[in-house]
Parts: sequence; structure tokens; C-alpha cells
Amino acid sequence: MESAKDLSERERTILCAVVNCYVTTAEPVGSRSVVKQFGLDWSPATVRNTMADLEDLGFLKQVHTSSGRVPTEAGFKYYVKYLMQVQELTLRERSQIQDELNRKLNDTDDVLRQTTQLLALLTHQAGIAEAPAEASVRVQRIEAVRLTDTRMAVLLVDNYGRVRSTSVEVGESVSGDQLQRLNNFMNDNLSGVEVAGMADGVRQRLKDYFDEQRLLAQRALEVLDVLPQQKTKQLFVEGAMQLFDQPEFADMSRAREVFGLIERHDPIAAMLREGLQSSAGRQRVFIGEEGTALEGLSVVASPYTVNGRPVGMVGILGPRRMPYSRLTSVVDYTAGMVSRILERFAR
Amino acid sequence: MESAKDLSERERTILCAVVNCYVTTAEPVGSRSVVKQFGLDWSPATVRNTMADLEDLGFLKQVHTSSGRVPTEAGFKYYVKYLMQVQELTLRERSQIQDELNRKLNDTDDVLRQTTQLLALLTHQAGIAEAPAEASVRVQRIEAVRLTDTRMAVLLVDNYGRVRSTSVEVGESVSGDQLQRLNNFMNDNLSGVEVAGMADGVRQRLKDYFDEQRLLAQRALEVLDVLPQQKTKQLFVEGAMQLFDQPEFADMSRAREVFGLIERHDPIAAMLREGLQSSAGRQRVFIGEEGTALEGLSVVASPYTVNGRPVGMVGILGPRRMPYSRLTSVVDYTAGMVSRILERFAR
DNA sequence: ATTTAGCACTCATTCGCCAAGAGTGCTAAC
DNA sequence: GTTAGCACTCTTGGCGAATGAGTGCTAAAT
Repeated sequence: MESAKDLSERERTILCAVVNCYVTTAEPVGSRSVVKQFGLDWSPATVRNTMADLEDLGFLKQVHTSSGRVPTEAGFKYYVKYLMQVQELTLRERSQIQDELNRKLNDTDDVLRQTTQLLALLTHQAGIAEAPAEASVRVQRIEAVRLTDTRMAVLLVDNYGRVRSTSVEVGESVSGDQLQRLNNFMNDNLSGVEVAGMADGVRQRLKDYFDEQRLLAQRALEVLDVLPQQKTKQLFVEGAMQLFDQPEFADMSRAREVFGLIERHDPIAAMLREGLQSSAGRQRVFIGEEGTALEGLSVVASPYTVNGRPVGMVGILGPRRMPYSRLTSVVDYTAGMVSRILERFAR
Repeated sequence: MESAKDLSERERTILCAVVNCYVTTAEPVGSRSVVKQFGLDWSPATVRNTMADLEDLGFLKQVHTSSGRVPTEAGFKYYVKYLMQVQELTLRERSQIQDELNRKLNDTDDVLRQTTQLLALLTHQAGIAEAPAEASVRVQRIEAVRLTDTRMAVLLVDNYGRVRSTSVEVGESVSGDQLQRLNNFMNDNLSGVEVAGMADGVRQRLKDYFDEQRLLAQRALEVLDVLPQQKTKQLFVEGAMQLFDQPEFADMSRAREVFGLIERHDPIAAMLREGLQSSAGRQRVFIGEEGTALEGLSVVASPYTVNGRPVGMVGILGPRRMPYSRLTSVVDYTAGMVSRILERFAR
């Protein structure tokens, strides 16, 4: 792990300049242009020497002999860790974020979807948001409603205020009275229980029940098995199409790779999940490691909290070449707003 | 409008051959190759003459002087209308469709999503499915469930067996007893009413209500305003990424156009809606008109029925160059299966 | 000892040119 | 009415020269 000391003042300035320049132009940056553009008081030759040093250290590379330099993955990581200074949001931007998130949203999922759209709009990257971690999702309320003799609608409200519902065909017909007892049974036994494991929980205790209790439990299982499979979306993504505009995805094959990745959801979800665990140090930039599926991609994400506990991440996904100094601010501020808004729905 | 008579037997054979060849290769087709490939007993020169005639009629065109011929939009339309002979599905294909659609699906939306995925898989085009037309969606059951003093979860089941739900914050707290009366009020007054207009309906009759009825109606409005806005998806699309594989979308700008179109949903939904109205004659191929947003795109779609009434379309979207003879069969058969399955959920 | 000017060198990109190949249109023969 | 023959067109791919941006290195300047 590099320490900030490893680089001289001049090296740091130049690395910073190269990154900033490359982020906007997406082209290799040469010594002359960087001097002119940033008004540095060294000659191009000096800068060239320093850039050669930075290349030896692995922070820059040339795309071919005698072309300009491009920051490497390590270069970006160093930049994000030591060099970047966060760029505060303007008042306009703050109020835009507030306004967009204070629209009429009556559901946690609504909020997350709206958040991804907003982030995509503000950053011109793909907006992403992770639903609360499965392990923290608990039953608040279950209710079955009779539709016909053998079909009922079921409703599940969780501790994040999310409401999901579906319908289910049951084996034998259920009277209104029986339904009432079924609802009581489910709520008595399942309130506060982890949604992911609620069916298994009942199944295990099945042997402890007798008579009517046992009958109710069996009925409940028919409902419980079908409910969580009606899965709420685990990962929200919006605005992925904007990535087309980035030159790094200009050729089809690359674009297809990235889109395939996004469509599969798992790799990104996994990255976010991992980031959430280890983000105590609030490291919010994840630069895809070389050799992994996420090579060349970066994620900027911040945890949002409910009742003070971090439960998921919101952020953006885009090419490694991103204006991190602005994006971290946008994402951080947005995540904060999301946290405040979600408090309304949770209990 | 062309009649089949307008073309000679030879012209028809050759148009058909050109279309078939072009559909598989995506390249301009020359006289020599079409003769060889289809074993026609005319010489290339004869075919050339005929192709020139077909060009004059507007069914073929050359991409540049002295290249092979490519079918025009009109050419494809003629082919679909008069020349194409539907290709029956194999038993394997039929049973695959049956199997995929007979999985555990407990919701109309589930079925439609699964259908689009299946169609995308089978045809290598984008699968699309339209939800039942809004005008035909009626309330079967509404139920509000108390969560806290001022928040309730609400559940709406419609005549297609779709279940949607959300939560809503109400102005003043509601007791369990009041909630019971609210539910009764809503089900008494709204069963069978069009979902899209249910809130407005109550609003209009508001002046006829007095005392407790009026109070209930006002409470109901708080719920009803928020429910349909929790809109069920109107258009399902899956596998759009496969379109990247088609050479017509090889360049970015075109691909972006198409993806933008798909993401916007409206143009496609509008086309399907229109097709549903006029599809009495079961014309199931829609070839995007030149000059419109859908230029160069085609849709193959069939209506699915519920209780014998056509209520929506399922199908595929892809480039104009498609193997229509196979795809119409796949889509037709799938739509039939969907109809049968949806009967289960509807009432 | 550090910085800088000068210069030769490298490499991607662009353009024009040429040859090959696929396919056509036309004319004359069948 | 059909076909063989032939000249012509147009795309594609390869090759080489000119261009230009940018480097590395050396020697001079600070």
C-alpha cells in the first residue's frame, strides 16, 4: 500500500494534472499540453522526466511508444486516495437532489428507483441502488385475503416498509373464519422474523405443533413458500444507456460485455454487498481490479442508513475514467438524503 | 395495395428467394448465388432481368450500383402478405414452450415476464409483452391493512388476478373498526369498476354522500389516489441485448437509437395497442414504416385472450430482416399458451 | 545538481492508389 | 423468351508516403 510520502510534491502535482486532463478528454495526455493547460511553471522536458518516473512507479502508462500518458488503475487508486479533493456541491445541486427525492414516494422501492434515476441524471453514469440486505429484512406484517374458495391474495410488509404481494392457490378451500385464524397465527409467530428464513423456521417447528396449530402451520407454509420468491428487486439500475456515450464503450464488443454484466446483476450486487461490510472507513470508490469481471469499471457508492444502521448502498457505475471529485460528493449527499427519507417508512 | 396477381410466378419465386437468402445472410444477394443456392432452373441473366423488374416495382433495391439486391420495406410486406408460408413448430419446440410456461407462476405479471423471456430465448430477438389494456382492468378486490395509526398497506386485486400493493400515509389516524368500514365501503362501491377511473368516480359521487358515507369516501380517496399510480408495468421487454448481435445494429449510433426507443416504451406500446384493436384479421407482423420512429424495426405479435376476449399482445421486436415464417409460428403458439394459462388467474 | 532547449526518432492516422472480386446492364446469339 | 459474353461499376483490402503529436536523450544553461 502506497503512502502519500512516496511521491514528491512535483510528482503528485503532475499525476493529479494528468488524471484531471485525462478524465475530461479521454485521450493520452502529453507533456506540452498538460503544462499549458494547468499553467505549470516547469518546462515540458521536466514534466516529461517526471512522467517517466511516474510510469516506472506504475501510475501512468503509454498506450504505445511515444504517445502521451494515461493513468493506470494504480494511478487512479492513488489519485482517489491521496490526491483528489472533494468538490462541494452547489446550492442548486443540493436543492435539486432534495426536490427530486421529496416527490410523492410512498414506498421504499419507489425511493430507491427514484434515487437511481436521479443519480443517472446528475452524473451521466449508470445509477445503481441496492435493496436492504436480505439478512436484515424482517416481517412486520403478513395478511392473507380471500379471493375465491381456494385462492387468496397475500401481503407482506417488512421492517423497511416495503410491501410485496402476490396470489396463491391453496390445496383445500378456506373459510373466512379459518383465514382469520391463519392470519393471527402468521402474525403471532412471524413478526420480527427474518423474511428469507421464515418458511424454513415454521417448517422446523412443525413437529412441535399439534391439532389446529399444526393445521394452521401447514396452511401458512403454502403462503410463505410463495411470498419471498415474489422477490423484491435486489438491485436497481437506471440510465445504463448513457454509458454508450463514453468513448471506452465505443466498440460493440466492449459495450456488450458491460451490458451483459449489468443485466446479470450479481457481480455488481456482490461488489456493493462487500463494500457495505467493509465501508466503515467510508471508502466509497471501488475501482474494478484488473483481471476481474469489473476490470475497467468503477463504482462510486455510499451506504444509506435506516435507524442509524447501514443497510444498503446507492451510487453509480461507469468507466474507470470518471470525475471522482465531483461524483463522490453527489453520491454522498444523495445517500444522506435517502437515509433521511427512508426513516419515514421503516419501523 | 398490391394483389398477389400483380407479380408473375417467376417474380414471386425470385422475390421469395431473395428475401429468404437476405434474411439469413444480411448481405445483398446476387443473381448467381440465388440461382445456385435455391437450384433455380433459370440462368443468372434471367434472374437479373427479373430482379431489375422487381426493383422497378419497388420490392428490391440496390445498396449501390452493381451490388446485389436487398428487399425493401415494400418487398418484405409483400413477402409477408402473399409469399411466406408459415413453418410449423416441431414437437420439441411446442413442448419447450409448454414447459417453460407451466412453471410455478402465481401471478399474471409473472406469466407475462416469463413469456417475454421465453420468446427472447427462442427467437433471439427482444421479447415483448403488453399488459392488459387499461380500459379493461377492473377492481376485483381492495383491502387496506392497518400498519400504524396513520399508515396503512393497501392491496388491489384486479380482474386479471394481478395483485398490486403499496403503503400510504393518511391524514388522521384510523381505528381498526373504522378500517373495517372503509374496506366494506370500497369493496361495495368499487367492485367491477375500471381501475383507471375509480378515484375519479368516487370523487364525482362525493357530493351525493352524507355523514359517515362522506367521511368514508374521503378516506377512500386517500387510498385510491395512490394505488393505480403504483402502476403495474405496462410493457415487458426482455433480451433486448440480443439485438446487438444483429449486423443492422452494429454501429453505435443506430444501436443507441433502438435502445432509446425500447427504453421509452411508449412507441412500442402504442404500436401494439393499435395492432390489438385492428388485429381482427390476425395480421400479426408489423413492419416499421419508413420515416417513423420504428423505421427498420419489425414486430411480430399475437393477441392473447382472457375469457375469450383479446386483451393484450405478446411477441417480439427485432430488425426488419427477420425469419418471419418461423417467428410467426412461435409467437402464435406462445400467445395461445399464454391465453390458456391466464384463464386460471382471471375471473 | 537540477532544469531546459534541441533534435532525432517512433508511432498512429490519413490519404491516395492499385488490384481483386463480386455483381450488374446490355447486346447479340440461341 | 432465354441465355452467354463482356465491359463496366463499385466495394474492399493492402501498401506506402506524408503528417503530426509526442517522446527520450544529450548537452547546455541555471
